[in-house]
Amino acid sequence: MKENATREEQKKTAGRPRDPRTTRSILKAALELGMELGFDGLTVEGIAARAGVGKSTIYRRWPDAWSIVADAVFADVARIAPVLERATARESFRASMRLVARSFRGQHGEILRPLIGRAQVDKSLRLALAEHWLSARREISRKIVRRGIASGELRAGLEPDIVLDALYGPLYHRLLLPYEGDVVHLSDAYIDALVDTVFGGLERK
Amino acid sequence: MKENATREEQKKTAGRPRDPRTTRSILKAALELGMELGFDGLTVEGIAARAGVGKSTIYRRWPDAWSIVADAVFADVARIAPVLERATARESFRASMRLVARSFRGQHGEILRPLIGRAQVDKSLRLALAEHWLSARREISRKIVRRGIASGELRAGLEPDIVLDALYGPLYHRLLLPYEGDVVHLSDAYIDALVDTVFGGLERK
Amino acid sequence: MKENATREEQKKTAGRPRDPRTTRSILKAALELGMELGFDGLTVEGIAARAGVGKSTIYRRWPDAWSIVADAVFADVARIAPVLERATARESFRASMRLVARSFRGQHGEILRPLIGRAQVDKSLRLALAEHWLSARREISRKIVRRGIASGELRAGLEPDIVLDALYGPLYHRLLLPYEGDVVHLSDAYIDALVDTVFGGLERK
Amino acid sequence: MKENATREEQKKTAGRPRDPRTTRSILKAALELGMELGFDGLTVEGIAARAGVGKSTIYRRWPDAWSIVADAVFADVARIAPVLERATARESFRASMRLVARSFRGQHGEILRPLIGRAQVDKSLRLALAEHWLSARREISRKIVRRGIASGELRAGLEPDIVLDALYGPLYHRLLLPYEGDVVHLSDAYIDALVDTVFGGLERK
DNA sequence: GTATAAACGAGACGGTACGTCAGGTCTTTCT
DNA sequence: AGAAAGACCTGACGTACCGTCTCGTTTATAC
Repeated sequence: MKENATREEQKKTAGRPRDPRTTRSILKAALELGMELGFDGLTVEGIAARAGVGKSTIYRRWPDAWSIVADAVFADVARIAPVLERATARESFRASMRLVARSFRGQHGEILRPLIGRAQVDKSLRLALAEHWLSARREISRKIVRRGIASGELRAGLEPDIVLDALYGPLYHRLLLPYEGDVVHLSDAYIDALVDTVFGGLERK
Repeated sequence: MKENATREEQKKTAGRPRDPRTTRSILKAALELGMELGFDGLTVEGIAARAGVGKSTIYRRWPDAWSIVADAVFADVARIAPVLERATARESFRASMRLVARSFRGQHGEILRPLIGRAQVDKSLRLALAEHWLSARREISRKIVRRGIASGELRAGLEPDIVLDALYGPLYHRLLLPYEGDVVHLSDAYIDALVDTVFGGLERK
Repeated sequence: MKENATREEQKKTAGRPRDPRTTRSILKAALELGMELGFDGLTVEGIAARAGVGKSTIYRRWPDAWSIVADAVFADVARIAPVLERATARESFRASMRLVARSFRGQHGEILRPLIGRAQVDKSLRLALAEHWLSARREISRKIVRRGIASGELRAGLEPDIVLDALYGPLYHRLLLPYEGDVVHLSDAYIDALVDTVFGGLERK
Repeated sequence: MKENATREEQKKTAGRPRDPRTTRSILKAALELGMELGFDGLTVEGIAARAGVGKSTIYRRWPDAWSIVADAVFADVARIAPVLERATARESFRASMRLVARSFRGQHGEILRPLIGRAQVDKSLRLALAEHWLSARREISRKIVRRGIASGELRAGLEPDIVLDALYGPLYHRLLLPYEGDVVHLSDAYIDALVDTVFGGLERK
């Protein structure tokens, strides 16, 4: 991410170096406050106060409050919901999508939702999402589709990205537009039914 | 919508009635400013100034700026992207989804995106979306699926909502998370490919 | 008073006549609210609400909230603190000033203080005060001084207005600038001592 | 004054110190605007705009617009109208009262009048007036009276505060309740006549 | 060891917008 | 036509944060 300020590749320069403990306490404060007050109520001032830090210490690292949250979230994305590769495409997607659904259901989803929301009016956040959340997963997922076609499991002529849209689209749809009640309920059973439906197609054979 | 202030069912009460021209000029100003400055830059103060109206006149009708935008958008939703019913389910969805895709590509999408974004941190907006945008469409769409099953066009045992998720999910995915570049390009060709893929299924027969 | 709206000399005009009960309830509401919330917290809106009356009904009678208070206060000024005439000037002033002091100590003073205060920035109120509160009293008081000079009780060559200033000035001073603590304590004993001091002079004979 | 924000006794605290130039420009702006528009038309917003300062910069120092004016006025009270001490009590008061009268006639009076007016509904302002304007003067003036009694110039048994009320009361009376026309005309001749009257007493010897 | 340089907590600073309140005017319906 | 109700534009309120800017202090590298 461009606006990332963690600067792990920091050179040894003159002057006092940034304290990584300070950085961590800011990230922690941002997530905590977001979960407590809602992420729209997040302010740089509030984060600074909670972290016991001056405002300029934050502005030295990030340009605004949302970038902090983005950093905090993307830090362990790969760990939480990696793309799993199984014997068949079907099994690979079932397993991977279950992981994604699980993360959507939990605390991760509660943060990701406002983050994607904010991205609708924040271009740099949109780019950060594309880079850190989507691109890496797409890359691997496309390979799985292609391998499935090659092995004869999947129909020839399928466009990988459209396949992925059909599989993952519903998850985002349900995450962001919960049309019944307020709760996201992306259960494992839902994932299974979804995978079956899309793999099997809609028309009678 | 509950917070709707249009009050078309207004009874004859004492006191000066609300001027519908005033209401319209506020709605117009909100959309114009949103398109010009971006919807995150929308302020009640700015809308009031542009509409040539006092702030309290706005607060008498809506609780905040986003509710104005919501009202403005939902006013002609049914007109812009109705659910079309054709001879087959396949044709019905192809036609309906093309309309939705078209509206996403145009000005409507530019407004809907920030609106759905904001809804992630605004519960009443989320409910308004569910009620005015999703529910009505779902209702009819489910019927189309059931009819397709009854007629033998579609496989028995399909869960209508999952079918709809598989078809419409990708559209929202592409609208809200444009993973390549910044532009949404939900072309008619994309819709056709998507419909073919989902109806045909992924597996080799 | 020019801005007075009581219009007791009202001609028989066409249309519904003003209800004197309405007028009274407004005056009453104004004084009550002033005493309860402090006269700076007085608003036309609040008075209208308390009196169960529309705002325009008030504006039809008075130009602003302070004029209402002024009307209410001046209504019974002559009754509360008339200028008394006794055998000597000394006794006349002692008696009259005691009455004024008493009214200053009571509820009347609590209203008069803010009223005089407001008059410092409100010209029409200043004029109303001069006319309804001061002028009438001065007129009679000057006569008392002149009579005292004529009778030989008082020194020749005294300027009546200066005499009155020396006698009454201290009362206003104490009313408006209570330099010790917060309470006005214009006791009868104070009045007596004041009258003795001013009549007797300061210098040793 | 308690609400005073000038904080001249400022300790070395952390953080950026308040800029005294900013403070001065606010005081200046407040007085200028008051003189131009009248002190009732004074607004924090207006003062901020005129001083080229943010509103919060003002609220950080003073709780409301009147406190600014009070600070501005009390800053050089001792300089403008000090209590002068002459050979006799009579001469001391004549000289001191002439100074006060002069300040009442001039710009100082134009500000002091609304300030005392406002004090009638503003307790903290009332206290500030008592402390900064009255108390200091009273202290010294009482001594002058006592010295006059001791030297045999003045009658024994006089109560100093009543003497001061008789002398200064008329000045405030004339300042605040100009019963003839609108103008305060506390001329030197008026002061002389007043001093003569009060010192000489009213009764024929 | 003593500069020099940057990080740091604190908080002042000029701003913008918030949502509320009241002003005084106007437009309804009811009496 | 008066009255109550309430919409309307205006403008100020006092608050919260914004992102920038001094301060004095601390902690490192460089001379």
